[in-house]
Order: sequence, then C-alpha cells, then structure tokens
Amino acid sequence: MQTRTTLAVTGTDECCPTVLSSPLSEARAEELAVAFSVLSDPVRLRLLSLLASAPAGEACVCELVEPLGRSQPTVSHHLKILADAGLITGDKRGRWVWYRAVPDQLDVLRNVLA
Amino acid sequence: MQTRTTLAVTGTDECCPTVLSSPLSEARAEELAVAFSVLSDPVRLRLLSLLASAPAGEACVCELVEPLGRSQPTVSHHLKILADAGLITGDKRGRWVWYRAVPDQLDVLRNVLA
DNA sequence: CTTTCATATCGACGTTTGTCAATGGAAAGT
DNA sequence: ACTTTCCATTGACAAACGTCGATATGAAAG
Repeated sequence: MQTRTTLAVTGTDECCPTVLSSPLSEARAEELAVAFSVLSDPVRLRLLSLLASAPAGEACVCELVEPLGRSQPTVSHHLKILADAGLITGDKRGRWVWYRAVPDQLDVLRNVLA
Repeated sequence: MQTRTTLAVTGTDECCPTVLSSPLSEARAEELAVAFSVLSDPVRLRLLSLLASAPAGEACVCELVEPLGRSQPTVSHHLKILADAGLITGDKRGRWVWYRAVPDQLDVLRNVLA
C-alpha cells in the first residue's frame, strides 16, 4: 500500500512558521520528524543526488544499484521511502522504472529550517 | 565523552554543493545523514523551537521537561544529542543549566537542501 | 507459452534508537 | 554536616530500522 505522506507547507494559522520562529505543536513536530528521517540515511541522500544529476534528470533502478553498493531489494526499499515522502517519482516505461527527483518537498523542508 | 560533530560547510573543492547539485560522496552522504538524523525526532524539534522562542532565548532543563511530556533523563538525553550536533549550547549557572539555540548549523543544513 | 529480465515484496536477522527507573554528582540552602 | 534541588549518566528493554536472500509480479522477447 502506497501511503503518500507529503508535508503540510505551512502551519495552522501563521504564514510560514519555522522551527525557530514559534513552538512546534506536537503533531507538527511529529510530521517534520518523519520528513527529516527520510533524509537521515546516506543511501537515500545519495539516491537523491544521483537522480538529480543523472542524464535527463532520471535513472532506472538498474543504474543505481551498482554505484550505491547495496543489493537491489535494498535500493528498491529506499526508493519507495523517498517516493512515499514525495521526494522522487517513478515512471514505469517498458520493463524499467525511471525515477526522478521532485524538488518541491525539499524546498518545504528548507523553509522550515529558515 | 563529548564528541562535538559539527558539519562541514562546503564540500571538498566546489563552492556550495547541495544534495541536488552534484552526486554526494559516500563520506559526505554519511555526514549529512547523521546531521539530519538529529532533526528526525519530534522531541528534539520541539526542544529547538522551545529554546528559540523562550524568554531571553534560553531555558533551563526544568522548564522543558513538563511541556515535552517526557522524563527528565529523556530530555537530558536529547539535549546532549542536540548539543553534540552544535544546534544548541548549554551554560551552567548555579544549579541550573541554561540552553539556547545556535542557528548556524541549521543554516548549513538549509543550504544543503537548496 | 515459455523464458528472461527489471523491479517489488516478503521474511528474517542484527543493529540502532527512544524511553524510563535508578543512581551519581554538583551546587545551594538549612 | 545534612538535606534539597537540578542535571547527567547508567542499565535495561521494546520498537524501529537497514540489510540481504528468496520469492513474487509483470512485461517484453524468443
């Protein structure tokens, strides 16, 4: 089951509350913690950067396994986590699935740290 | 043992490589993953925001335990993790230890997500 | 229709993490 | 000195996580 859990762009009532601007609610803190936990793995960070700098901005799984030095199931596992977080998207074409980075969610997280 | 592990501001040779601008080295990815893992806990995120918006920008541990709903050892544990990451600093005055947020490291992480 | 290939899912295992009760240590009050 | 108060450390435990081998799915090729 794909549980796409993107991030709320802003808080409840204010414009752009950041981590340092106002006390986080318990729910918002939990939400942000989950978002940052997606970035707290070296394999996922390298996946993001590999996809962003891949030719045409996309790559299939078979091209990612070897440079990461992890098994194919492990790479597939991390791709799913990134996709569920809205950081990448996968497009199945023929036998291959082409993944590409989606910068929007990263921007949201970046603004939270302002 | 206090292992202060702040983050390298830039990469090896380029000016300001971000996650999406160039493929991360294995070492850099590991370094960033550790940094983001500090932010991947709701208690630590709330600690950061509570300290930032506290009167005079600082608070003692005794003022943090109750709003967080965690035990005093647990709060102390998270404060240590934040301090080791360079995100906060503690200042012992009398019987109290006053913590305050240090925004510099957050800026570094924010730039990485650009 | 069988085979082959690319990817996803499952099951299991060892490691890491968050949590608290109990304890230790330091500083101030009595 | 003795007690209190504030904070850090220790030890133990359950839950979450990263990893891989085995297997399932699904699409193209022969």
